[in-house]
Amino acid sequence: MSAEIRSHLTGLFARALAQIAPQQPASLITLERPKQAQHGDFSCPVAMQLAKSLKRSPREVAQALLAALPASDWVERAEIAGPGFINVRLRPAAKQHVVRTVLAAGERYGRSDAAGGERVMVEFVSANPTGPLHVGHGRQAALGDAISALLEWRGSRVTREFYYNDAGNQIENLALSVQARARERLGLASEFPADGYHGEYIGEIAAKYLASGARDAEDLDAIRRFAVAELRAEQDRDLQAFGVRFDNYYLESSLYADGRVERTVKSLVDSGETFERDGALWLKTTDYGDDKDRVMRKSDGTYTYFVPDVAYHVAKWERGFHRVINVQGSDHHSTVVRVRAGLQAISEKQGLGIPAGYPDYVLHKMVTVMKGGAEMKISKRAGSYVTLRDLIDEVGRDATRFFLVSRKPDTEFVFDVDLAKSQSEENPVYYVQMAHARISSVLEQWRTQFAVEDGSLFPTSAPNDPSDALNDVDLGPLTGEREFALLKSVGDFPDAIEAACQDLEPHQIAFTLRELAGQFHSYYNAERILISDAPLRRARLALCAAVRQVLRNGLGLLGVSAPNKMMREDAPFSAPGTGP
RNA sequence: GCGCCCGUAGCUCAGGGGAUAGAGUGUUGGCCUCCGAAGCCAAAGGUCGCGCGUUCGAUUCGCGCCGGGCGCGCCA
Repeated sequence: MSAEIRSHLTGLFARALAQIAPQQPASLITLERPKQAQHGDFSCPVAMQLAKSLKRSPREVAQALLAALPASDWVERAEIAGPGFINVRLRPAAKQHVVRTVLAAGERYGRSDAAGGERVMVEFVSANPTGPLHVGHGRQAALGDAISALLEWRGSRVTREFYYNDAGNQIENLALSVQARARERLGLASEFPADGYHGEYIGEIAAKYLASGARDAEDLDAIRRFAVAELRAEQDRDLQAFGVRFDNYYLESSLYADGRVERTVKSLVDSGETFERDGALWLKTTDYGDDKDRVMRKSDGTYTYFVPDVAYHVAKWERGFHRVINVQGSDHHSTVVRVRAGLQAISEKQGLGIPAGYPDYVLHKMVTVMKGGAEMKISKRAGSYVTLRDLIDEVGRDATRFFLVSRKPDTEFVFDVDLAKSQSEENPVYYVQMAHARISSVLEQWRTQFAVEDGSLFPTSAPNDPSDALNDVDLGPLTGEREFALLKSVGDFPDAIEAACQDLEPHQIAFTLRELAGQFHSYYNAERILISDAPLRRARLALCAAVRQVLRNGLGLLGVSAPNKMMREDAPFSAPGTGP
């Protein structure tokens, strides 16, 4: 709706521009949404940009443009303001129409097929099975899933992939750690590995291993398989509790098994971008912007971690994913150059056509968890870090997801558990959910109190969802300031999706929802919805239904539930000592 | 030292070449006979880290400082 109006207005300005300055390109024309209502619905600053080249004052240019502006059914009036802005005010009907658009589109409102079904892979979490997921993984899970949803909303076919490293020596470390605990339990001499894993879960796994039949503490292979399976299962449970699903799990070991790693090394050598020194094989990553060259194959014959990573990304490309977004912690940002360098070396030699910026990365900063005014650094289960499960248990899934996605990825995030808990009243996610519940409640009351009166006019096919019945309501009565503000926000929702998707920044959606909820609460407190004036009542209900739809769609995108009822504590004014 | 990122209200953070820089929280003061007070309204709170440049216009872009985070392994 808003996009429709925008392109219509751009067309009007383009025609005016062609008349007064034919040599100027129409691409100069931009339309802004003014922050202040008094500046109209759209604002065009082009006159100020043209002033210099036309050698006239900005206001003179604006005057000429205004005179040449064609009339339109949607435009109430256009006027010059400030230093030379042309502000456009729309007719009420143009703004009200969005309600109908939303109710007709329902859960599809905000979706588009702009991406035309392009295949995209979003790889995220990708935690090694050496311990429980930590809060950083939680941020990745919330971000990655929301980014995937954003892409889907824009018409991409998204594959969510989890890559896990089951071949490195940290797995060996895990196995040795568990073995050491197992031997302790059996009363045998044991030597705990120097950089082993110290969390309580290691002991638990050791105990489970020993209890699971006639197990041999010397069978390191069996221990490794058992431990990895246990931790993978635990991670899956955590992700399920978090509401995040993956389409595919990709094993690092498979890259060795199917020969991809060897082929990648061969390709890199063939590319001429490698050299040998000190008994090791190096990749000339400096040819691709790195500050030093990197070892690919160590003198002991094993590969450094980024070699399988390059092989993995060649595989992604060959699997048909020509757009890939990797969500990782920014502490991995040094891998970006190396992986891209390896891909370029291979692609150039073999003509694969992999673009220089492939793959995309969204790198997020650290999460610190605050509790009781101090940083929480340990958890019982994992030892040296706070787990995702800790957060979910403390503040719930909805709050955790909303919180973790509500900041720009590249800012450090302080997760204040006390605030998130004590909240219930201040937590933004509850505030948004509350707006949703309030609207549901009003719609329900409308159904029970006015079904006969309004229902006779608007037959309800789905009694539990009055939205259907409101599709044909006359929206003319929506003329209040707060109503226009809501109409604007509702109409801008698709733009918000588009922008958030473009920038790969789901926090924009969180803020959009927060703002819409705020506008609604304000409206709700100022105006009565279920009033006796039937036409106005119906129009307001339709607006509320549209707002609810947007809230529901946005929350769904973020993986947060949109309840029709919120848990309610004791009645108001029932504080201790004030009762009868 | 080098590379990437961040400095915006007391605190946690949005925004971003455009008009008077915004929310939440905290502080202060008002709102329930009535659709959910888990809410609303109002007040107060700012040299947008500092400086120079780019231009009609810089909080936004560029460069240089200052402060903070992360990375800089034949670890992953």
